[in-house]
Amino acid sequence: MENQLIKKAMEEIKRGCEFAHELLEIVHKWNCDKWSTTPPFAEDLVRKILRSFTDTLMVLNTTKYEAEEEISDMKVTPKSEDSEESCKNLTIKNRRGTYKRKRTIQAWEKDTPTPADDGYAWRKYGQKMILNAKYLRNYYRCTHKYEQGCQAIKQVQRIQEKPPLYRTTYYGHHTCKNLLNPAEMILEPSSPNLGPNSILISFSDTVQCRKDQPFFTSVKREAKEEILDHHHMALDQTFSSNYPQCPEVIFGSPNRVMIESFDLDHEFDPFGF
DNA sequence: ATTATTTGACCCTC
DNA sequence: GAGGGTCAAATAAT
Repeated sequence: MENQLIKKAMEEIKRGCEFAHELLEIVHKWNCDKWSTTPPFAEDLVRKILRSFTDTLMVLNTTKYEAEEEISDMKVTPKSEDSEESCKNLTIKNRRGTYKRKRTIQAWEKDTPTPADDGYAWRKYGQKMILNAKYLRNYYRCTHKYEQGCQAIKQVQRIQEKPPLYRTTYYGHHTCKNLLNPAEMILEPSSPNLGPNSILISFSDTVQCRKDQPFFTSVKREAKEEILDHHHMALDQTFSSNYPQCPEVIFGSPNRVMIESFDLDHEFDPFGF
């Protein structure tokens, strides 16, 4: 029921998003005109509006996903009518070591010769010797977990001595705004909200990513490789000729871009439109 | 003084 | 009960 409302709201915002895109194009053309009387900040303002739309879409999509998850949880473990039992459930939920997230949020791995510096601020909160592993596994959470409620965590584990190789596993994506390295582009771990063929890229507020810039071309290429890797496919000539147009940006803000890959999955519909 | 890391204990899932 | 993820007090670094 609530989901229907969220879906409706998302549809409306998407329409607004389309109008804002049209407006942006018009304002951009005006700005290019040397006799333009358009205030220079108008284009920036439209971009800000677009960003608000996309951010709202992300929030709504997350809410929708969580609502769906709650419903499926209720189906698996029906809540007891007994009030004492419900109380017990609450305390268990607040106790440490609740692993629900781990099972529901998709993981995203990356192997690097050094422990990955991905531009985000991480706080180490534990380490553990893992069975059959040569090296310790290190646990990190986002530094802004408590101030901004950012739920991103990662695990880093050395998997090879020579040459040194570290495997970083990300869980959840960053909702915080603080990047350590403003020039860095982050290919965020795939979120269940985005689907397996999509990738969310975050930049700092000082970086703008525009379709007509070479930087954007490399962003697209890297995103494409990540997605292909996810599907264990090679980035070969055949593939490129079959899918010359993709991946494609389906919506974005200057510093938060979502790229949807080629039609590998016909059912794929990241926002349920 | 404040912030980050270490580390043993705690707790959950299987 | 084993294995793995998280907490939080103690400790180290800034």
